[in-house]
Amino acid sequence: MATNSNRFQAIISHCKEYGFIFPSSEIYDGLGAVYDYGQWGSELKKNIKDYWWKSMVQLNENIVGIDAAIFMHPTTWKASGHVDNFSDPMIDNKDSNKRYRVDHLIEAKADELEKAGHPEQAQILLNQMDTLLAANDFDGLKTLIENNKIACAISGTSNWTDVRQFNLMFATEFGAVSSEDEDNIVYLRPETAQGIFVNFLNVQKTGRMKIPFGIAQIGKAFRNEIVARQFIFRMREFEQMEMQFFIRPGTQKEWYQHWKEERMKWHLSLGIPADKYRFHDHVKLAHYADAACDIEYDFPIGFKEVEGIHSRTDFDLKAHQEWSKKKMQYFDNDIDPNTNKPYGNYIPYVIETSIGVDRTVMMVLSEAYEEQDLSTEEKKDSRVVLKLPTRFAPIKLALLPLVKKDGLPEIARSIIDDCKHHFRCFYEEKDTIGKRYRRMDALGTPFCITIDYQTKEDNTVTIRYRDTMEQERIPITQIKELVLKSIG
RNA sequence: GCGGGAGUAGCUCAUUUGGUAGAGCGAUAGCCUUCCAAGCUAUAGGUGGCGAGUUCGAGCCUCGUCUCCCGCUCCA
Repeated sequence: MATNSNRFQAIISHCKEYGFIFPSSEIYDGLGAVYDYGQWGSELKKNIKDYWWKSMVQLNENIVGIDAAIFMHPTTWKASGHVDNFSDPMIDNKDSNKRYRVDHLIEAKADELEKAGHPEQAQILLNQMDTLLAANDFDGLKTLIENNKIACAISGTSNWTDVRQFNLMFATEFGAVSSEDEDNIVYLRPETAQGIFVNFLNVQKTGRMKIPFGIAQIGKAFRNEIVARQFIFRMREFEQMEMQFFIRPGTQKEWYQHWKEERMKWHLSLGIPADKYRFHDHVKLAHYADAACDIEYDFPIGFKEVEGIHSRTDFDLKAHQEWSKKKMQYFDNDIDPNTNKPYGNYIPYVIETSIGVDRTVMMVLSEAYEEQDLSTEEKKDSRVVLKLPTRFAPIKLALLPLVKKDGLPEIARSIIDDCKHHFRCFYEEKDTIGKRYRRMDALGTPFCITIDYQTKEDNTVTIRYRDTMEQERIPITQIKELVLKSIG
């Protein structure tokens, strides 16, 4: 068995080799941290999204789905905090390679000065910093750092790079006319959540939704990551499946716990063993959260976050209420047992579950990928098999006539005609039967049907199972049901 | 972004101290008709990641650049 690092490499190669995932614009040398899903990867990804949508939206009466636009009014991102929190000037120390926020670095120096008994100097420094920050004078900030001999805590040197601004949001111009006017700037959304918050009133009112209820969404988000790597784990363009669950203030602890458990159940329903998962509770919380945790999966590159569960309080709705001047209130008619009166108006609290689609694809692939040594004393043999759950497999059923004549292909085609409205089938008559089985293993096809001469006599075929490689003879009439049952 | 490693056919790799690029597998077409990859024949595929430089001559030496992988950080 390959080492973990090799295993990760092998999975990446396999994805490219078998039409799952390609680097974007590869003929032009690719585009950093952007990937395209190929013919089988897109099927796999779609199956995963469908399963999530079904378990979150279809099976929960009090959760509805929306599909918000990627472009949003620029003020959205001021309200959400993304403009302020994602655009701090940064500077790197060339010796330690540590990156600092410029304001943190200078504030630390000011603290130092104050403790050393020079509060006036500290105040002058901070004032200078504020002036320069307000003017976006990056050269001036660097000069300020150098003049005050601010050193890196790790290397102890003052060997700094230029000050640079990293805004994680992609900006583009809105409307056909190019202009310097900032009003024309829109961002590609850095998260899908805000599309739900700005539609809270629309959905709640038109859907006559009663708290507690959820709004779910699957969609693309974009972050101009400085460090974007590890295959599809951290991409600049990625897809999220998220649900915002609106609740009565004060109940967030129970609901947070509820969704932690529900989401873990979902993960276990994928057939992935519990010891491949763990919760990681956040100690340092984001600006919007009062509790947060990740569900981490044991990837070949180690335990990494797949899904985040956040108790977002009323941060987002309140912020939108302030910026938009629209009341983000809900009137709760339920009776509060303490007062015997309705709970009345309030801004709901929110529990968010947000899972990365691409990370889930990578998780499912990591779990499914297996290299097997099938060697016997007579000959060496091996196979690569993707043990995907049937519901995720891009192809559910392969039809393989043993020979491509004597009417066997026609029988295979007629079986496909019967099944193709229900699930994806694949026809193959080229090469020996063993070779065809192995190709299907590599794509994760759970069932292969072989049509032979006996089929013409008694309408039975050989079904061969991907995981066990076992074969048995079944009537043609049972094929469709067998596959549908496995999809579940 | 910084440090380390890598880049030759779709894949895995060769090419003696610089002398005009080769194999296996795979692919395609045909033959064979075989129930777990390797039976036969033919065909197609590379301006050696890209761009400069040194040289009579560069896959090989030098520089730059791009991409990927590993480590640091953050997140879905």
